[in-house]
Amino acid sequence: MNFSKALINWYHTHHRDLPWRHTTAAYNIWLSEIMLQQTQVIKVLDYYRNFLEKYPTVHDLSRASEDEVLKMWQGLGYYSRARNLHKTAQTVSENNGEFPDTYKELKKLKGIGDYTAAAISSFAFGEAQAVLDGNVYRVLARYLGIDLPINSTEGVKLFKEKAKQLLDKDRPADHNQAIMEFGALHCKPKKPKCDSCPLQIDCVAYQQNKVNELPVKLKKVKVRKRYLNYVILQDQKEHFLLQKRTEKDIWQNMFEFPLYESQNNLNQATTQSFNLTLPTENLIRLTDQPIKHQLTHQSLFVHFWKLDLSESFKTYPNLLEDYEVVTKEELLDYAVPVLIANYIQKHFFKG
DNA sequence: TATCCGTGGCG
DNA sequence: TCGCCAAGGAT
Repeated sequence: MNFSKALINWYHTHHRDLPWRHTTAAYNIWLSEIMLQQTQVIKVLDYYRNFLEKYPTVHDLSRASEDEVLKMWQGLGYYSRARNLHKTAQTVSENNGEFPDTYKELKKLKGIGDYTAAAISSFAFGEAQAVLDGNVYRVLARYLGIDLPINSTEGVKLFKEKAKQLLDKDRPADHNQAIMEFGALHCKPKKPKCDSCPLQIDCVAYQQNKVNELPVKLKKVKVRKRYLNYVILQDQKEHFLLQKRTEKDIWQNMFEFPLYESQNNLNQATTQSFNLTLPTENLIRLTDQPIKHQLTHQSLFVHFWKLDLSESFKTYPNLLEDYEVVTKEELLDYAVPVLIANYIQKHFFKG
């Protein structure tokens, strides 16, 4: 039995029942694929349901504000996906709500690259395009015994060729679903189920006892350390300040408390050192040890501070230009990084 | 093209 | 504790 037939047979018996597998609507497929990028299936389920409930059509999504979409996306990570999702919804909405129906045209949309264009074009429109994601790299590397790094230029080129060659052009959607599901559930990164593998006889890695050495991936992630100080400012009317991160940096367009970034861990500080033109006394550090928050390329060490003012923020008009003034309850309406959402819960709502 | 962009689970 | 990985894309 050939590669694709074996995978599709396996898929018929073992596949998970996932909501986006019950539709061929391009909007639903697109939404699920954007969410699934670099994210585990289990994490996506709730977000997918919530988005479809709130935005049943691409027009609904296009009419939402970016702030609201980011709030809906909060916790899912890689927030550029949400910004691009919103942008593309507007593009498609202007095109009578119709997604392009070819790989080539789909790729022109924001947030849709090689993988997602292949996924949508095959799942929604039946185009014979082979997907190439982390699962496919792993399955092909093992099955074909390819030890070229999957994240090298040469490797990508070779894997693209192999994926295209092995694609069942009569059943591209089934083939693509099958090979990805097989990688996710059977040919897993760790402890793959080689003993019960339908591809065992032809699998080069298995026959040469190299399963645990493939795929090869070059690793060169250098992690930068950053030290963040968030100041929770409260005025006499129990209002708080938030600011929007507009720079091209982590968490772009999301909200946070007034931030002072330092070169190392701060044990004490003044409002002046935080560039706040406010009374300098009563600045209290809330966190004993810095909270460590790990990103792919950054290690964040975060302290939270607090300063209670005896006046209203209106006493300091210059503040009002740079910040949003919100109540405790309104803090929950803003899209914030998980780190801050967690601290808001802990500090304001659970003690 | 190498680097950057989140978060959480797992061994 | 820590590195790896998860349905990648933009720049």
